[in-house]
Amino acid sequence: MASDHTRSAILAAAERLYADRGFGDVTLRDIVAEAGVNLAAVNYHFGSKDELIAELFVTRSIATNRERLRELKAAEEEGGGRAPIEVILRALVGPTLRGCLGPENQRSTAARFMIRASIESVPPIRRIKNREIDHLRKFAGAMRRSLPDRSDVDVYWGLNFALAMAHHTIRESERLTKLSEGKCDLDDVEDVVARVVSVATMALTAGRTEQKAPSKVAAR
Amino acid sequence: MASDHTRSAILAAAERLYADRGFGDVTLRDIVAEAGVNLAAVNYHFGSKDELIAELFVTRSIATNRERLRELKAAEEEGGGRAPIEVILRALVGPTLRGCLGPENQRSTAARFMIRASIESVPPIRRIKNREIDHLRKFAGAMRRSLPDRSDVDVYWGLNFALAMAHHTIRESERLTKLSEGKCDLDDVEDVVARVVSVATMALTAGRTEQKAPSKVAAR
DNA sequence: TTGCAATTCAAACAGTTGTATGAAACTATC
DNA sequence: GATAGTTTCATACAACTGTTTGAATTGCAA
Repeated sequence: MASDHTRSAILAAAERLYADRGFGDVTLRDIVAEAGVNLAAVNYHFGSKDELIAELFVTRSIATNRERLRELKAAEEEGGGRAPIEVILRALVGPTLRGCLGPENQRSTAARFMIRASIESVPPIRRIKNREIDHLRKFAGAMRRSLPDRSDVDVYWGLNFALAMAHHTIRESERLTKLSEGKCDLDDVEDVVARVVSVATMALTAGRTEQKAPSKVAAR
Repeated sequence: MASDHTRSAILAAAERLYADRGFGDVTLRDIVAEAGVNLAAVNYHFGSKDELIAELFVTRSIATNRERLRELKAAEEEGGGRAPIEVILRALVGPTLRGCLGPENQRSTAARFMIRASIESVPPIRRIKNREIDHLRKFAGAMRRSLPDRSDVDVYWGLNFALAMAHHTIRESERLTKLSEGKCDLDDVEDVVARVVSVATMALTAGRTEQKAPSKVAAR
């Protein structure tokens, strides 16, 4: 195993190049040139180009998911198995938004790579994203426990819309900045999180009795 | 010009193949084989592969945009230059959702092509989407007129969230169906439109005076 | 029919791609 | 310091890509 020098040089170079130029026009030769290693090193250490991309994405992605679950678990434990919907939603979209937006993150290689991965959708990344459903089910479960009066359908739609706002804002952050002529401050991540959580909460609680003090305990 | 037979055969074959297999692994040779024409015909009639893709996307895209503007204009004229925010939002997301979702559209080639174009993002399509900002500005303007009390920033965020919910639902419709075990009915397009419009409206009107009966008529 | 332009065609081009190979260099163990 | 295992390297491979070429064919007007 030795020093891992070549291996991590490839990972770093690949992440930087993909972040800068996208998956479409970065070749293995570009990567090994940037990393200062031999062409065959990629296949030796990773097996194939797709597995290299997959490893890059998986690394960042499990970090985000772990943080999401950590926040979710903390919230549910504090509330005795039932967390306020705002906190659940914040655990869902917060880590993702914080990982991609913000003044310092915006320029970090990892952040720009994840934005790329969210815009362009190459096969190895798509395969990984498809496995994310089980992860989302945990949030759907927590949301159901938080809003027992709400129908499953409404909960799923709320989850869908929350993810929609978070991911779309990341993906189209440049366009929103241009459209609003800089008036929408995407560097203020916590403001963005608050907006998404606020709207998603309204989507999930509108037209029902106030969750904080449920008056209808009839059918549960 | 003659019969356009070859030209339209290429367009139809390309749209079908891209819809089925995505942009990533469909070559010009696949397209001309499906269309039953010669390989050189693509470059003869379209100039390049990218221009073929661009023409496919532009055709469907201007149809949607025209319908959006038609609905917007009709709404504003009826309201004497100021339309209810719900109607504006419906004009914004309705045509897009109707074009991609629904039981019959879902399987139409055109619909599946547009879903593909929304998932994978190839350069020629991205270039066209970037020109869409001027189009969105018209909706931002209408929304500002509809909600004069609302700050520009809030309006832009509302517009952003409305598009987010519509596009994400289209893009991830399969995942939502799987996650909800079929409970979320994406074939009922009008229900989806209503949900998106409803949430976006809440996002734009929450914490303010009711729009239907504005009490502050100070300016104007 | 003749002539001319538009279209189609087979074939080749020029370049790029990810991957495989086998020898060379290195590293650590005994 | 010889040896076995790991890692690096230059190079070749094989296949695929969009595009071009120039000749053949077609269709229409004179």
